[in-house]
Amino acid sequence: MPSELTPAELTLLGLLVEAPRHGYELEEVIAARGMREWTEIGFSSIYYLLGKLRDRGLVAEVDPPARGKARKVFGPTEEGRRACTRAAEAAVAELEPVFPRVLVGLANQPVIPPDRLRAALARRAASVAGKLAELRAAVAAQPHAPRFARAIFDYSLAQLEAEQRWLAAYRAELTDSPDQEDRRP
Amino acid sequence: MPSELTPAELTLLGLLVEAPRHGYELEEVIAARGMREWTEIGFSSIYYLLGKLRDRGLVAEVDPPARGKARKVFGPTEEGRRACTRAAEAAVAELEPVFPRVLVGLANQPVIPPDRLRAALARRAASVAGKLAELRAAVAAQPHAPRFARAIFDYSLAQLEAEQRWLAAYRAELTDSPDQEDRRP
DNA sequence: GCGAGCTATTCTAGTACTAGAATAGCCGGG
DNA sequence: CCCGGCTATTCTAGTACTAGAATAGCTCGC
Repeated sequence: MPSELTPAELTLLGLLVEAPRHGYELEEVIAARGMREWTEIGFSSIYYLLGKLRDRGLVAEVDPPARGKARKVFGPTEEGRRACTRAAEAAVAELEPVFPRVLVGLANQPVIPPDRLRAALARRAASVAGKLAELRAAVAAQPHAPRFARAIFDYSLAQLEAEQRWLAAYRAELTDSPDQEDRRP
Repeated sequence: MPSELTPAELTLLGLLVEAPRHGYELEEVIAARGMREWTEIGFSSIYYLLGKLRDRGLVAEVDPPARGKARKVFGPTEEGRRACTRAAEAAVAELEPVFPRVLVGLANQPVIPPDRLRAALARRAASVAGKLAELRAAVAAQPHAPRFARAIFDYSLAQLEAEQRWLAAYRAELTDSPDQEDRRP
């Protein structure tokens, strides 16, 4: 038995532990809570993932009312609940490497003409500022959100603010000594 | 023509723009430079990716010496160079969403018993401290690395430091008022 | 002059999704 | 009563890799 859950599987399983739901409803919850900000679950994946979770015995159809019925409601099994707790704990405890595209771009800086590089960094800075404003507005709009939900926003904010500071410092560095040639080692 | 390059494709293409190389050599360079810290390219993917880049006309075999020869050296085409610059620029300029597993874990905090959650956060804090020490040692070991290479480390350091601060704050919060029940909305 | 153990590439089979089309039940208005 | 437009699920075909085995040249010592 492949005991590890993928992030997508854990997300859905967690939602089903919260309350039994059918596929379409999961889609609505994911959209309504803005979970697309931090998970990658396409609409068509939901049924696929549900099928996998069911095949592994982690969720089961809740009282199948009649055959040919329209909706199938799934709830977690006991094994599913345990797997959810275990996986959530592991997801918090384990620092996994992350591979942001920008690092690949930075590794290829030498092929970008200096003025284009500065322009690209400026565009990124604008995106970061925009995203940050959006996130802060979302936090302000929900002043009584539970602590655990707040933690998700705080984490994202902290990362974005760090990126903003890094960007400011690096852009300043490039502007202060723009001629210094960058060469591959 | 699918003009976008995946991060993996851009990584290899960039290495070939730097100098023509064959597959095995790419593997060695990736390993030697510690690029596995920020890219996900398995050994067996290299030939697969090289094939895709060749089929798209972005790289070409450099003077195929004789048939049946052992190694195939690839270099970028003109089109490949342009694509590399364009893709690197886009990778720097565009802020892409990132989906760290820890956020999925945080979203599922309510299913984790409070003491286990605190322990999990402590384990994460230890991993972060370890990674940070490792990264700082790597920076110190290369005091004359080119600025663009330094930028990659600085970015990673900034993100990790932000995570460390967030963790410290959140752990303190949980310790200060541990009883406050967390409920799903 | 041959075979051990590298170097280097190819092949097969799989994973974890994803996009989008197809299908089918359901429900209210005309 | 039937049809348009939701709700809800399933299916087909793809993408972007990945793991690991198979294969084959290369070369150095004995």
